[in-house]
Amino acid sequence: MTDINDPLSEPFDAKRADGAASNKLERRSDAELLAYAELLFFAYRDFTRDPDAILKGFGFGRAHHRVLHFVTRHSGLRVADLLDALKITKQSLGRVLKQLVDKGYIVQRAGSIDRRERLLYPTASGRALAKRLAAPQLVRLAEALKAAGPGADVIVRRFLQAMINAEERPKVSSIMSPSPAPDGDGKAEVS
Amino acid sequence: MTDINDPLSEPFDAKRADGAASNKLERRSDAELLAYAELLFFAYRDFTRDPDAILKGFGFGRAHHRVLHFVTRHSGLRVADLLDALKITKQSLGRVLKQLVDKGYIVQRAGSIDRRERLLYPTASGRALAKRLAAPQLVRLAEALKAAGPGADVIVRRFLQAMINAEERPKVSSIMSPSPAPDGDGKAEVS
DNA sequence: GAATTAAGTCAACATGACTGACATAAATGA
DNA sequence: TCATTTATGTCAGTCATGTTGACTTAATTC
Repeated sequence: MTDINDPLSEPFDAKRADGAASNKLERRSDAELLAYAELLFFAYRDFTRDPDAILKGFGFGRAHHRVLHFVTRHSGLRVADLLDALKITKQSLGRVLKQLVDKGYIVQRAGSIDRRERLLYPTASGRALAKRLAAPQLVRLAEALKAAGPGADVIVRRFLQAMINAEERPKVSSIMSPSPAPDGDGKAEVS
Repeated sequence: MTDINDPLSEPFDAKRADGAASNKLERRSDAELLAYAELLFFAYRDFTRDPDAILKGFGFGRAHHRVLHFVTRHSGLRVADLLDALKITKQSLGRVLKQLVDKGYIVQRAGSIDRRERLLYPTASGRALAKRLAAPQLVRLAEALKAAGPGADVIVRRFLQAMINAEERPKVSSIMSPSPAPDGDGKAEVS
């Protein structure tokens, strides 16, 4: 297991390092900040383009990718968890989830403790598709982290975490470890 | 003028700093990289939520925000520039642009050199709306950069730039300076 | 046993993408 | 000058994905 969680458990203490001396460092002009907004837009625009192109060949869209990603990475999660992560309605999720189930990429099993819950698992082909969709994104991320220079991994991680709504961060941190696996070890394979 | 472009003109030379010694640093596991993909999704999800809520009150959507942002920040840009930045079709843009023009947030003027071109400018109310939409995003960005720690500005900038498709980066760098202003100083006000 | 909860479904609708075809005006080039 | 290309706009239809609101079923909890 990698030390993937270290940066999470050691957030930079802005308050402490933020003496009256470093005022100029934190007062950023609107123009400068707008540049980051624009960069983020472009980055996200291109980040989604490769998988989008692949998805078209399967008759799927970006929504399917998102669902398949979370189900694969957090195998065994509940429908409610998915809804909370995606921040969409049950009906929106229902449509794409049904298609993924019908086409054999995802299976549902009743929870063993609470049998009302439908835990979601990827099938072998679901896992394969998720991998294929993620591949260009992983290359892009690896190259971008490298291009960003030494220390980028920690800083980019803290930056992105801080961009998330404060009340969501605890959830993200916990969902962040691969497969919380309420039912297995994260390699659960079904059907 | 700030030194906003310094990080752009001094990209980190990954090749040079990338001796055989630092092999372990660049070989990132898929699981670790997937964490960044997920963080980016959450960050973008929340980044757009505040303006989306404001837009609803105006009968606009996220597409309107994007158009208004680029027209305000790069006042005087051509329709073709906008299409290239947004990577959407003329028809998609036409719809939202028409609404923004009809409601008095954007005006169009024929180019002085090439009169086929329609250069786009924000009106006073367009500028005001753009500012209001950007406000929560600027706060979020400022806080995230601060939370990311010292050096975050440069590293995050390089990271996001490298996330953009290579062939798009030159365009972004040039559009990156506030208002390329083919017609003015970037503060052009019309009608 | 009643109330709550997790999930699914039906129906209608809005937004913002898309394709394809065509129109207009201005610039460009032979 | 005339034909072609370019920049923009528009009509028409479709699709993907989000929304609201109402309702059902099954299982859990009080």
